This record gives sequence, C-alpha cells and structure tokens, in this order.
Amino acid sequence: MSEALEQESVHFIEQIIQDDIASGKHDGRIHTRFPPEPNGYLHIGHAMAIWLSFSMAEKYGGVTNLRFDDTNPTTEDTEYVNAIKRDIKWLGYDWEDRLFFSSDHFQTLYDFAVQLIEKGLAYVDDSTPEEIAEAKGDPQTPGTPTPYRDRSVEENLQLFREMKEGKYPDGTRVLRAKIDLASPNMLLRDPLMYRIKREPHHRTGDTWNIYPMYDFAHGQCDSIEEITHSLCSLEFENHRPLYDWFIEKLEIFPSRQIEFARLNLDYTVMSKRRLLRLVQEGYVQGWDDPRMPTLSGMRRRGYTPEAIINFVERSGLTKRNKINDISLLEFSVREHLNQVADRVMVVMDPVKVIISNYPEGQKESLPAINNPEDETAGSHELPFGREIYIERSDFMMDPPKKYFRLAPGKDVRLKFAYIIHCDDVVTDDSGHVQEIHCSYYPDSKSGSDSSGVKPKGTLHWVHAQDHVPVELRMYDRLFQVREPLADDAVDFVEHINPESMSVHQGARAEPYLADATAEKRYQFFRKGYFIQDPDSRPDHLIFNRTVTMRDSWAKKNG
RNA sequence: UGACCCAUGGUGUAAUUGGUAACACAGCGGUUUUUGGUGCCGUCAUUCUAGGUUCGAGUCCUAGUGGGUCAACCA
Repeated sequence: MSEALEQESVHFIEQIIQDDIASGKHDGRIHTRFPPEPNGYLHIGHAMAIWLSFSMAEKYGGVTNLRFDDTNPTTEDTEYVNAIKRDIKWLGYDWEDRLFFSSDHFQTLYDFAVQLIEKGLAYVDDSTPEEIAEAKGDPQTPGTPTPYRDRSVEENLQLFREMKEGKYPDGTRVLRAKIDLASPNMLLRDPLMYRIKREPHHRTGDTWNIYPMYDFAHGQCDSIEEITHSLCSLEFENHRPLYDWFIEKLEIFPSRQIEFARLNLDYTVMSKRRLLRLVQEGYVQGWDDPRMPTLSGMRRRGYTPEAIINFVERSGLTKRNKINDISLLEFSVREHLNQVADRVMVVMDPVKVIISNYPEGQKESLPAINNPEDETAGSHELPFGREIYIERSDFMMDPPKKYFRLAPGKDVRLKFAYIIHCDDVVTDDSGHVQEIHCSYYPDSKSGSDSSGVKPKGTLHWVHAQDHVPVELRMYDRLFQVREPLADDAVDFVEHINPESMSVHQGARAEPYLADATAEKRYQFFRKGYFIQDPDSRPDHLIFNRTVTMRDSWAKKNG
C-alpha cells in the first residue's frame, strides 16, 4: 500500500518539466538537445548531459536533437563529429533524423543580427580586443563606451555586411550587442556577437567570413529548433540573462535554459582542454587510451554503457559543485559485468604444479560453468592433466596464519577439478620456486566429491600444455591524487601515476578464451574483469583489465 | 570593495514541501560460498555558524562563514 502512495523522488529539472507539463506550457511538449562542440572527444561528464537530455525527453514523450555547436572553425573538425556520434549511439541514445549543426542556422543568425542592428541594439566596434577589454571595466568598475558605440544604423548595417563579405582582416571589427556597460553581470556589458575569421569551416567552407560567438548562437539555435528545455552546466548561469535578452529582443521562440552541476570524478581530469594535452604530450596513447575518462577510452577499457548510465543515474542531479567517487563507477561496472561476463581461468604469473599420482599422459575434460549468476549462460570444457600451472602468488613456503592457498603440507581445491595436497617443492639455488609437487584426491572431483576433505581455498589454474598465451594490460588510476587540479601552483601532469598502466606478458589462459570477440566480457577468476583489446590478434591475444575484483584479502594484507 | 549560484555522514544523493534525518558507494565487523568474488546481516551524521519566526525548522527569514562562476574576437 505504501508503494502506491510513495512519491517518486525527482531531481529539480524533472520537477520543472513536470510543472511545465502540468501548466500546459508549450502544450506539454518536451524538446531537448545535446549540443557538443566538435573539438574533442566525449567523456563521462558528457554522458551525464546526454543521459539527462535524452532520458527526460524520452520519459515525457518528447524528443532530443543532436546539435553540433560548430561556430569556431579554427578548433573544430569532422573527425570529432564522427567520434561523438559513435559515442552517443554506443551509450544507447538515438537522435533519429534530428541531426543539426549550428552552422545550419548561420543565415538565420545573420538575419537576426541585422534585425538587432536595425533596432539599434547592436553595433560594429572597430576597437582592438585590448581596447574592448579595457573599456569593459571590471566587476567593481562600470565600463565606458568605445568611440563606435553610437554609430548610425546605416553605417552599422553597411560595416556588418562588409565584414561578412570579407572586406576586413581578422580581428579588426566585431559586432556587439548594445546592452548595459554598467551591468554588474560582465556578460551584459555589450557582449560580442560576431567576429571576423576568414577561415574555412568544416561544413560551410569559405562562404562565411564572420562567425557568431557562443552567446549569439547557442540560445538562438535552441529557439530556431524550438527547444523547450535547454539543459546546460552551471558555468552558464551568468549567461542566462543574456540568453533571455536575445530571445526577448528578437521576439523568437522562448527556449528556457536550466543549469545543473556537471559530473566530476576523483583521480582524473575532465576538461577537454586537459584531456587534449594528455593526448598531445604523450602522457596517454590517444583519446581512447583505456586510462582516459573519455567514452572511447572507457569502451576500450571494457566499461559497458549500461554501467555508465547506471552510474550517472546514481550520481544524482543537483546544482552543487561536486566530485564523485570513482568507486561508485567501479561498483556499477562490477555489478553489470558480474551478470554478463563468462568466467574463465587465466594464470598471470605461472608456476608449474606436477600431480605425481595422476597418470602420465592422461587428460580429461571438465565442465566449467560460464556464469554462476546466469544459468542460461551454459558451460564450456576445461582440459585437465598431470601438469598444470597455478598463480605464483597462490603458493607460499612459509605462509601466515589465515593463508588459504597452497603451502607445503596444505590442501587446496582446484576450481572445477580436484583437491590437491602439496607434498614437495623444488627450488633453485636462490630459493625461487621451480615446481610444486602435489598429489590429488581422486574422489574429490568437482560435482562428485566424496573425499571429505575440506580445503579453505580454491585456486584457478590452467593445463600446462593445453593453454593459450595472452598479454594482459593492467590499468590503474591515471592520477595519484584525488583532485589533480586542487593546487594551481602544481601542474596537474605532475600528479600522473607512473604505474597507471602495466603490460603483462606470459600469462596463460584456458583454451576457451581463444573464442573471444571484440565485445565479449570475461571475468578472469579471482583477477578481475577483462575485454579483448583492439590490438589483439589471433596469434597474439591481448586483454585489458576493466576493473579488479573486490579483494578483501589483498586489502587487509597490502 | 560587484553580480549570480551553492552548503545534509568519508563521497554522492533523499527527506511526502514545516512534523522529528533515508538510500547508495566507500570503510569497519559478521555470515554464506568450490572465485578471499557474488549474496545476506550489522555498524558509521542531530543537516556550515549565529540569531529569528513557529507548538515544531535540514526545510522559512536575517546576518555571517566557506566554496564555485563571471572581466576569451573559446564553448
């Protein structure tokens, strides 16, 4: 009964949407947009924005536009357009036929600017950037007009047209909105609307010599596309009065801008500028380096879209600046992978075990459950024989009290196989373990164990001959400190974790792993979740560690 | 010394809109287990400070404190 009465807790933006629907605003229509600038790759912070705009529209019967905000030809490129589209699709969202570019609206924007000039609300300013900045004053001091503020409408119209025609060099003139040079909001002190850039644009080529600034493009494009709820991050709060001013003066469709706090993660950086630097200066191997918080990096690392969306939903939506624990993301990915990943045995650092009482030359095939969390996942066969490999770290000559693994005189269960007893250890001169001699309990076979032996530990293993070699790439957090940007006296790259990636050759996997595909996720028993890397080839298998298993033993023992 | 925004456990959110702090992650302790995984159980805050309104304040008001954003021909 409480279930029916219980109110769903909605975040503040959803509350606004519900209120708007209730009041009949825009006839209850919900239309959002995701407006990336094609100058870099999407990261997990964008996943939050994508999730928000698409899921709100979806939930309330609306639609979402994808609009590339391409108003700055010097930094933008088609390469990024394609990468961004791919990432959005990968997350599971679909803009259908609603793909737009701000550049689609350049002519309309130009006409809007002309209207403002005609209304006496915009003027061409010939001042240099320095002069304009100087004349704007500072937050405590009102600005002063430049000598061009009161040009006639006719002169402004002519100059603006000539700017467009390419008559003037870059940077020599701008179009400014005539608002209020004394406003306490610096953005209202006659903001720039257009600048001259006689540069080819990735879509419009050389047809334009002037390009609109963000403030004169974004809101107007929202309006042209009749976006009802324009959701953006907190840094644009101060822009909202300007957003509204243009809409009001132009008398166009009243889109509404609502700001939310962007998602941040600890132990990483999230701005495109800094991610670009990591790529350009070679700190990582590319935008899709598995250590990057980019969606392409996380995809390569093995994160699933489901896990990412779950994480974003759990993170919540507010207006507080925040830094989320990456552990919540890791929890989300483990939670999902635990449900879908086939279990397989891979020994990273092998040491040979010889089972002396197992007949030489004999080999048997044992069934291995693919996923104990999913009965429909089936099973596969596992070769077992007299010689196997186990993990070097699963054996100790002189173990501490609560050590459940193999040691002289101790019993241990081999997963899906038999219980073995450690009889003898062969070491070299320096005490390094060469091989371990064991005997097995023939009546302890998995599934039909009548031995009565109850070992504490269970180990993963592979057949000494029948296995496939694999390279493992292990990843750790990219930065050593929780907030790499906390101290602006220290360049954030100083905090990079020198051990954020380690390549592990010489691992051996059970043959089943050779069936891996690009998409398939695995849990390597007791080691973590892995996915095949795109660099992998049939004769050289490579797997990336997505995330470790939780490990309370390692945690306790360092 | 300006404007705007924000303030709940270690972290991130919630609190039926004024009715006596909930959830998740992390941590810690325990339990189950042929993964030291998973699952399950327990444990961890009187809501930035000071006043005020009220029978009653995390929710409202005032002041303070702390944090964020803004003076790019970037978005």
